[in-house]
Amino acid sequence: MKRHQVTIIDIARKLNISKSTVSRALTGHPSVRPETRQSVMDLAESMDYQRNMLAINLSSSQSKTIGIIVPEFVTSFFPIVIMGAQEIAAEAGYSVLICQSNETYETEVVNARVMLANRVDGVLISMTRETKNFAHFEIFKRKGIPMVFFNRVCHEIEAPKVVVDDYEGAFKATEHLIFSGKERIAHLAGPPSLYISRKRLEGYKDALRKHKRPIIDELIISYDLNLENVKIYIKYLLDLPQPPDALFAVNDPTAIEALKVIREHGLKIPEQIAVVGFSNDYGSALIEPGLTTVAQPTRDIGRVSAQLLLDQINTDSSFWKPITRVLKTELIIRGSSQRG
Amino acid sequence: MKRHQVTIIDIARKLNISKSTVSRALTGHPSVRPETRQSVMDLAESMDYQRNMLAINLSSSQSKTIGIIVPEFVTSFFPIVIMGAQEIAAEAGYSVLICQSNETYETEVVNARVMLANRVDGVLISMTRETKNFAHFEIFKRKGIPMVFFNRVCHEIEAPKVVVDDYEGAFKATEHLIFSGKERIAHLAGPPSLYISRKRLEGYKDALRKHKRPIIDELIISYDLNLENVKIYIKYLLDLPQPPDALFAVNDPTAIEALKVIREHGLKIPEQIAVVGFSNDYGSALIEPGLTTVAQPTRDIGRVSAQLLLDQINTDSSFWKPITRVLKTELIIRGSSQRG
DNA sequence: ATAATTTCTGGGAACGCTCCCATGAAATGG
DNA sequence: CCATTTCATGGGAGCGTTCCCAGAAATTAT
Repeated sequence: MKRHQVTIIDIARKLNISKSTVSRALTGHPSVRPETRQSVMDLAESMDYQRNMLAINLSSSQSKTIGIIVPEFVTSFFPIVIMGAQEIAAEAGYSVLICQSNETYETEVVNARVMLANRVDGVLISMTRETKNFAHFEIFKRKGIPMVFFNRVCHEIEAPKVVVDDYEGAFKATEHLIFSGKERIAHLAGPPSLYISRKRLEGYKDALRKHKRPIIDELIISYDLNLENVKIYIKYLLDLPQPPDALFAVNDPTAIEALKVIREHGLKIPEQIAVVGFSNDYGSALIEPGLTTVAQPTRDIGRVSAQLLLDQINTDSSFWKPITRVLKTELIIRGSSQRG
Repeated sequence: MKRHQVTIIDIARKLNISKSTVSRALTGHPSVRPETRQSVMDLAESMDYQRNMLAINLSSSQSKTIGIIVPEFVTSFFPIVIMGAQEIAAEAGYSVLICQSNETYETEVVNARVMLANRVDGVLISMTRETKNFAHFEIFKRKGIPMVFFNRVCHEIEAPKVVVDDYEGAFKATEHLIFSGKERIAHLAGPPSLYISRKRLEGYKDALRKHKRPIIDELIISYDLNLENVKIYIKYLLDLPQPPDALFAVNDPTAIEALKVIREHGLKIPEQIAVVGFSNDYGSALIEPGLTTVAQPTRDIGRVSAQLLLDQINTDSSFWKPITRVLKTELIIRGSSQRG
């Protein structure tokens, strides 16, 4: 077959006009005679012409692509966020370049370089758990490439952020357990290095304080989100002289794992111990009993982040504002905390 | 800030050498003096130089990108496939451009144009349910861009395909129900337009035949995969004069929905009616009782497809072979079909 | 009719890189 | 000591666009 790609020059030659005119006709520039435009369009169509984004990108030195760096793909959370972002990006004619950092700092640095090399017009970032150094993100700033952080945000860098109201969500969840008559509410928290862990912990504590409940340190466990270990923590909690009668877990996978372990221990849920999670993952509705959880508008996180990013891309950098958008959560009550 | 991107010319000027030499030094060309290379590398590093893929792509007229067109993102299936593909692609230095067709033919056609415009080096495709016309795929063929179909494959086009053994999976699932002593096994099938639906139906029928069971037409329902309707079909089945004592559903979402509806009807699972799904979605292990299902090596589908595509990319098109890779399934037995 | 404006088109630089070809210097051989 | 080969480098075309700047042609104003 012919390997030659058809270009605007081919069209120009056949029509005996200049490539400039062809370019103008194709891009919809006003100053081109309607008949000329039509003949160009027709010929392009019949020649199977496809504009070469590679050339356009180079010429315009922008890629019409936004990059997304996420830590993982194993839970449904990030794919859904990406979906949301992709929707908005696609509407605006942008492609999406996705990189996973696999929760490791080194990969994240490499990913950042990939983004740079591909001249993305902006980046959406959710950091790894272990990222403590932000030089790889500062480069974006230096090069004038807008960033938006979401979910796992970076407070050391001035950039828009999109988060859900972790504090309020945790507060509502804990309050719900208090209202259900629970007295000893344990909290299986995430690592303190994660902002969301701290916020959820704070919401948990404040809810207890508001309702004049003691904050019992032995009922608060901070762990590294490695699900393997949940079993150990739950066993520890249940074996306490005064075991908890409720558990608020930092996220749904943790809560679901806890649910299973508790079931194995033969305790009645929610009577003997109620469980509440956070994020309303797919699966939380399926498990028996259904998991009470704090739903976050996952898809919206992606949509809002992408929109914020596009806004920055289309604005002079001197007008950029590091606003933080806090999305509301919703408490979804199921069988793990309330007999229906 | 300075908006100017650092280029090889900047480096060349500072070092008083030509851009050719800089280019060679940076790309690891052998014929460049070690000291020269080192000084180039050092300066590049200190100047925050990033190679411009846009220019490289144009110059080499290949994008080092593979495209993936998938119908949807709502189940975890495609994200996982994409993950697998991305892994392999990344290893080989390729980026991934993802498009969703939202199960609509028109969007799929647009997606194909996007791929073409972005000069992807190859495409991974899983078609929409409604794709009947394949002209948009033929273009890839004409342009010499390799394709690999996966999951929802296209038999009208000669290209490598990656599928799981739907027939065998369905066969094993049905046989398992027969071995469990079930006599009237219903099948909630997918639309006949989908190859996988037909294959699974075939496996189901052949298993019945092998074990000399009658194929009862009223127990076979083909539906459009719109979960809303599952309730109706289940009710129909349960209200039959001779209701089924087992159900083999075309996929897990269907089976899970069925499970819920059956539970509402107050029937005992698996004693009164056993349920088996297909695909081992996330969630199938969580639901109570656990769903017996045919697991497909989802991530491997992505990995194998991507590998096949890369093989084609690196091979002269005259050597391309339209091989079909059939990946094995595994029956996972849980509580929905067997008292454990 | 001539001047001033508007409309349309062509030419060519620029985007940043790769890669072929040429060239001069150093190294090798007879 | 000169011819030949090797090595390191420079020069420049090419990738396919866009977009600015000139002109030519057509239109309007004077």
